[in-house]
Amino acid sequence: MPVQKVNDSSDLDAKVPSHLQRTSITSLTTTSEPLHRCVKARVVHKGPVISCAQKDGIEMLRAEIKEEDPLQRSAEHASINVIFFGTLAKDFSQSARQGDVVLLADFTIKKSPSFLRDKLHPCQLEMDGKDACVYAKYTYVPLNNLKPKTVVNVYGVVTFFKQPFPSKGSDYCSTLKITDQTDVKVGCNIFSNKLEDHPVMFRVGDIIRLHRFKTDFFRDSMSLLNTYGWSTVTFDGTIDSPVVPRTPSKSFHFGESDIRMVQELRQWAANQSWISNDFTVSLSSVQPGMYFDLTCQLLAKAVMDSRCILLKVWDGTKCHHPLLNVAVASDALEGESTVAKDRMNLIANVLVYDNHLEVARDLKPGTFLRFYNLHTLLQRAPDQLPDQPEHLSFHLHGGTSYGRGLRSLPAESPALQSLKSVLEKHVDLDEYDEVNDGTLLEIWYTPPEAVDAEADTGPSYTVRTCEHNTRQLTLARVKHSTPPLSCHVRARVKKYKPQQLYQCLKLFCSNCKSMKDVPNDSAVAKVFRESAKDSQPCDEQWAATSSASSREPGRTISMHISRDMVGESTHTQLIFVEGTTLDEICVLSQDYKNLVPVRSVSGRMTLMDLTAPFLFSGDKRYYGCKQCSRNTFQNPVFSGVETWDEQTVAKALGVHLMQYRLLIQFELEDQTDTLEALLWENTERFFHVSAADASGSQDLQDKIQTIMDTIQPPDSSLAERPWLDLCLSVYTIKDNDRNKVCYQITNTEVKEE
DNA sequence: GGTTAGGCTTGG
Repeated sequence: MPVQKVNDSSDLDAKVPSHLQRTSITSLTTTSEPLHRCVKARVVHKGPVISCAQKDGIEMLRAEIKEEDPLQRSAEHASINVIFFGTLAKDFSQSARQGDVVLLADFTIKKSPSFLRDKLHPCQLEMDGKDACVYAKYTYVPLNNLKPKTVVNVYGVVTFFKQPFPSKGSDYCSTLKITDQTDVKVGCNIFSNKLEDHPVMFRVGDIIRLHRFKTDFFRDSMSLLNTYGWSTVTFDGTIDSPVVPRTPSKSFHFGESDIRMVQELRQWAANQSWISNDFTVSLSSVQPGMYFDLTCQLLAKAVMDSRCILLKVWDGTKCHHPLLNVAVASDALEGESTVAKDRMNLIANVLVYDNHLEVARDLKPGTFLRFYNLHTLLQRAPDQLPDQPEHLSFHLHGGTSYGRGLRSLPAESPALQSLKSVLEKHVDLDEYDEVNDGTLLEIWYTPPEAVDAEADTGPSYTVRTCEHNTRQLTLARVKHSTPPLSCHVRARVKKYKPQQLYQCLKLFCSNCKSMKDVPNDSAVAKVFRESAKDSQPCDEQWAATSSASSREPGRTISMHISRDMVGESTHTQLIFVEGTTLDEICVLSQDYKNLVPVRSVSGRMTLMDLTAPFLFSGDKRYYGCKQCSRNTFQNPVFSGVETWDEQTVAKALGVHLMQYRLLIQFELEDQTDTLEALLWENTERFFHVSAADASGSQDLQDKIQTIMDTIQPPDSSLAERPWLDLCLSVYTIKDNDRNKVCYQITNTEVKEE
């Protein structure tokens, strides 16, 4: 049996098997009953291991021990020689030191051959590996007292460590540096092919006990390397926290003296400057470009590729920088949905690379963990505009420099207790999506520029053109906001109205704000037919007239022109047309730039009912507002106009021109809500199409249709629809004396290919 | 009966 180690003198006593009888050294004689006796003594001398030539080269070691019982210590023959044989000799040499208290059992008692010389004791004890056993109390060597090439036990406070990493050989390697009250720092390497045998290190300041480590010189200072029968135990370094051993090994010695050692080291370390360095970096205190350790909880994870894994974590505090979200398909995500917490800037998206995947892969959502040497960077999302704030990304780079790594922490770890209490305050967040509680959001929402939707980083089919730098909000948040407000959203189009796109073309009066649909051809044709009934051509002094018979009997088509304009190009002339059908004026308008349909009322030229266009100009038709047009046609003023267009014609005729507008109502959708938003003031910029041009161009109407088919492909699933980055204006209108909140898309354009 | 590492940053 090898030398067995215990930590306390009291443990030594407890080790004495019941069949052994404790004997004092002074009472030992050659005639003593040798079996089942034991002595407890202190090592006063330990000789080297020598090879005994007389006994087939067996190894042996001589030691002198002295009675430990205080009443017997000063008596005669209180010291005695002990000879250890074989493996016990080597074992004792390595594990026992001068000054150690040992318990020897089942020895044999022989006459001492040296008694006449040393006067020590008439007997000597012989210990061989077959029967005898030694229990030795561990002693710990202060770090300033290490001798090279010895096997020692030490205690120390950890000033640096790396989590176990694969060495170039066959083992994992843990590397650490420790110090103690002597202020000497000692490096230490631990090799073992079993990860579970490595010390459980949580953070700098932890206390570690090393048993059976071999000392050696390396670069002018002492270093430690685990050797046969080695073990480690670690403890939290926090003063006054319970001294709970963290050990990977199943059996280990731990007693009162360990508690004392740990407490003394804690006390000493608390006054050292190196111990206090930022232990407590939380998301709320993270700055860009930092390297720091983060204690947090894993909520969800996703494998990005063979060299990168995404860990979505939180610590219950809110970052003051907008956090970069990493787009992941929901089916690739393991763990809970973090949509609500992402929105509230509570989630750090940590990208874990390369060698750290081995640890990260096995982490289960819900686990508490700690990152070492986590790196923060400001980063621009792929489609982010220059005027938006950059977002904070988290990288656990490959390699182990600076202790870079990560590990899970047991939920009962003292370092986690404050974190857990913070997290518990957030339990109601999980129900946020159901209750849509705006108050809760108000409380947690502070970073003005922050908060991103889940798919923040993907491409957008649109681009915002606004100069302002307002915050991006979720639709749920927009709905809870108080108008007036400008904001940015990222959404998809669930539906839109009108489905018949030609119906989105509207006539709008800027004066009375009335809006009406563009009359259809049959309504217009009817006005023409009725106007042509009075076939008597009108006769105005200011006009030159030419007339022709129509195909229909009794109907005359007349064209009038201001006498001032006679001889001008037909493309610059303003021509008044009387007696035509709608079809006929359409044919004429291909040759004449500006045609104003008129009718005759008792020989006087009069505008048609304003249901019909008051001006045909090429393919375009212009309408006047029935309510706002003053009929000044009786005395038209044509002078002072260089070129005739819809504006100058309208002014000359006293017509209030109605504007073409495009109006579409979108039903927007993101992860949080849906919202109906109008595309109205901004439509022309949105589509890069003029409404007036679109009114007369099938090509342009097709262009709008194509864009809409991209935004919301017919019969498409949500995922097939592109994300739109939109600038949104939130405002109120009076609707039957009640305030109604409206949402309008502004400052947004479809990206040009 | 003993290689490996023996701290020292940043690419994604």
